[in-house]
Amino acid sequence: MQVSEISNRLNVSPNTIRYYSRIELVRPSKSDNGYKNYTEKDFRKLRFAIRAKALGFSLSDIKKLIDISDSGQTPCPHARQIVASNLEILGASIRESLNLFQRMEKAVAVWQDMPDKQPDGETICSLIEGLSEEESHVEAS
Amino acid sequence: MQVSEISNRLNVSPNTIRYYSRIELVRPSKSDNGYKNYTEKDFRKLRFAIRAKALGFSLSDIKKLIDISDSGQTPCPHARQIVASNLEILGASIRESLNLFQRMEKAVAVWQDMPDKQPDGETICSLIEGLSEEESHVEAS
DNA sequence: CTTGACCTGTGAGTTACTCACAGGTGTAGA
DNA sequence: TCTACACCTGTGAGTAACTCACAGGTCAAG
Repeated sequence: MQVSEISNRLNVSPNTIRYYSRIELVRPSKSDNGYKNYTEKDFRKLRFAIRAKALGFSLSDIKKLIDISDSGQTPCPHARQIVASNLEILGASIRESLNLFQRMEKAVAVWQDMPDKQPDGETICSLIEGLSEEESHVEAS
Repeated sequence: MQVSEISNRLNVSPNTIRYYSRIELVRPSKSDNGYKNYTEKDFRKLRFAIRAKALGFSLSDIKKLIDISDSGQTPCPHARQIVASNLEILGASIRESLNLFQRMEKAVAVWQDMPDKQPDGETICSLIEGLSEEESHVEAS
């Protein structure tokens, strides 16, 4: 198989498959014209990669999982750890994003009745800098 | 002022200030030894950048805002547009993240009672690939 | 044998920094 | 005056996971 057949079967872009090959998630052999030649085993690894990605695994984690499996061991305990750890990280990042979302919503609301002031040499955008004025003594996160 | 004084006043790392100078958010002059020399005006721009970043503006948006202001116009209408557009994008990304979070939570729960199977040449990690089996006919987003 | 659609690999670009590093500065002591 | 030494500096490169541009190869129709 070559790139496009794999990408069709997995419903991802050919460039994604090329990229996964570039980082050596799989190491297809090359035919005479230099095109990559994927085996069924390569296909299974790539399918695994796409599925793991849908669970939030990074490509470097996925690579490690494949390496463990290639060495004959079970990668499952490692997979459990990664998901558990990623759950915490993702949770924190969602909370941060929600905070940002609220700040942005509040800005839109507050700005509703504010004029678009011309720059005066002191201020670049009065809307943005007006927001920070009262809370400029708050700690940064 | 040089880098460290700015970074102290703004409570960010010196490397951040160096980076913002590198992308020419500000263009400090250089003293004889090659060190960057920031004016009070540069400081105001950098403070603005940090505040705008806290509202979700990208550095390229911030650069545009500064450019508009430098040309004597008010960047406020543009700022309103960007926040409104970013609100939608961020909302979508939060929804996606929440979906992922739920998939991950479900995986942890389902895996609770599953064994760590050894690789058998067909499967790399039975936990991960077991999840996709029943839903492999669902469209990808 | 030529046209043209389509496919290929590779280099470079993306965001917002962080890190490593070689070298410069400035101050305290000898 | 010289020398340590802590600290500061700019710059090059690295990060994640692709995407895009591009020059060239392949294959079927005519």
